[in-house]
Amino acid sequence: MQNKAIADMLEEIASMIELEPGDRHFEVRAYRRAALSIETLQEDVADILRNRGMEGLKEISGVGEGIGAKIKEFIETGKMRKYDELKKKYPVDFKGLTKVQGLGPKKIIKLYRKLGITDLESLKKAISSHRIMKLEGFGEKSEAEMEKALGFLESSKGRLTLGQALPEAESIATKLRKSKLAYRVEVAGSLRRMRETIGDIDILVISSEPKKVMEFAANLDEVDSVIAMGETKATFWLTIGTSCDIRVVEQNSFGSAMQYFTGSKSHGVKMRQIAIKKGFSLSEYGLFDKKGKAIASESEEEIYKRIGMDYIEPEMRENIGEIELAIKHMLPKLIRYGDVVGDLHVHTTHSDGAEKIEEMASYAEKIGMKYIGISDHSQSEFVAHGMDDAKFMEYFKEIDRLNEKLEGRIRILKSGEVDILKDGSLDLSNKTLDEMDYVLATVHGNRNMDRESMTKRVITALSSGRVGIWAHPTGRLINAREPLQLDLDKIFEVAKDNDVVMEIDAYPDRLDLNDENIRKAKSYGLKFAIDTDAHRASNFDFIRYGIGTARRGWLEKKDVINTMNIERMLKALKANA
DNA sequence: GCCGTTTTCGGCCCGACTGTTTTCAGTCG
Repeated sequence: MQNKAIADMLEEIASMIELEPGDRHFEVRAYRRAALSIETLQEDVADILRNRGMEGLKEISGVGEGIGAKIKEFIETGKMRKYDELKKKYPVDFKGLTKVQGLGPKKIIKLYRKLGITDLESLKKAISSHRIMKLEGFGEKSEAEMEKALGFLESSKGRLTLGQALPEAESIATKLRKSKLAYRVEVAGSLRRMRETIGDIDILVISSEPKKVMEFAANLDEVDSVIAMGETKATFWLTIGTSCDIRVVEQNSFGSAMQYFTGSKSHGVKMRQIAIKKGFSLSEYGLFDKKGKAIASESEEEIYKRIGMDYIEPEMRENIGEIELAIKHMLPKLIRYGDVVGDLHVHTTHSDGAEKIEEMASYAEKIGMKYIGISDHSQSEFVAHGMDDAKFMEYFKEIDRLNEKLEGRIRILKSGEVDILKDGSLDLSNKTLDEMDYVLATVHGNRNMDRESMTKRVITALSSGRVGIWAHPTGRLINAREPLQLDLDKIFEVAKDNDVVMEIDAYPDRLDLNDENIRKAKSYGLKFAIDTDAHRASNFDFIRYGIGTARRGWLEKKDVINTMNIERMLKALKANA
């Protein structure tokens, strides 16, 4: 997929045009807009070009005749002349340097012309020899800020996962609430949209004492240093290695502020454009008419309504078609956070889990689960103490005994996380598989097969008639391991024919299937199970990350089998039921 | 350069914060 590369090039072209003589900032904005569209596009641009040609490209918002031709040129020849020409003139690594907080194209080019700085490496040298503070337009403070920003860049290993950032944000929000300085404190931004990784933490505060709120926040344990601090807006660097924006607004603009600070950027831009067309203007302070009179500002619901559409849930706000559906009153009714009543992927001390079956079951019961499927590893996963057929039989007996003891307060189901071997066969005997209430199957070993062989391997397994759920389908680990090479379209078709349920593994490093693949799978008519893959009782809390991801995938309650009671759920899991 | 229930020409989202060129440009979200 070349989308990211193309988006990066368009973004760099924008930066370079900004440096050209004359006021071309609308042209710059056009390139930026196109870059943003392509970066967040769900479909491969090359596929669009192949299937629908130039017309297809022009359907991408922000892409017209000119940018479309440049994208086509790049896909067909691997080159973009406009980019190369500009790059000759401005031989600077904008992509790297703009990552330094406070550096934009104008400053970057000044640093290049005066000091020959072309990349992060040469910037670092200039800073350490104190050449920047002597430049006109820069000063001691700018140089110090740049040094700090460079340090942040090196210490942050890219984006944090949702599972790392959300608890941190909640901890800060809780402390702010307890401070009694605020009427209301809410987490906004990409965390509220439940994106799988986040670039920073956004917290919105309603208070009549903004100054005190900022001072209080600056002294929290989580805060490493202050990047910027004004009356209503501050940015802190946190010890976990990301920044945190805190904004203080008044009660009467809470809704518009939440709408604004939740994003996504591209969703917000589209909303503002629609507002303008209707003769309004929308900002974080409210929706206003031409005379500047406030139409709506206290609640998000009111703002969406007054602009002429249904309320859009935060997880859907990515400008990938949700606004159009909201106008037509055709939004899906998303699954809710309390809708899951069972967990079908749970580990115990029988393989690599930390707690016994009984302990996991009793915790699950406590948090309101009606059933859990115990799914310890099969023999090939010897590092995870996977079990052979004989051991599985023992463990089934234990489950029978426990179910009797629990007297139906919670039902424990028999399953196993069974390896899909290299040839597509399953890692246990049919006799053992038949004893299970359902089979959870997945690829673990031999991950480096090519796309065709890996696809065949999975299809062989899923068409065996024995697989109930395909667990963490792509096998990716966020920030750590690439997904398996798979032709998901082909596999989803086979899965549909065989009634195989797709898993959404809620383990925060996995979130697999991801939002985009969930939408694709749903288009094939597939059903889903949202599971925690819990290895200890506290991991059951991960379920919200899975539900958030499902909501990002536009799933409704009826798409997810473990929202159903046990009889209906097992029926939906036809294999082995 | 893009785009059209005001337009095929003439508009294009907008407010906060910072450092420094002391009145605002550059950057950010």
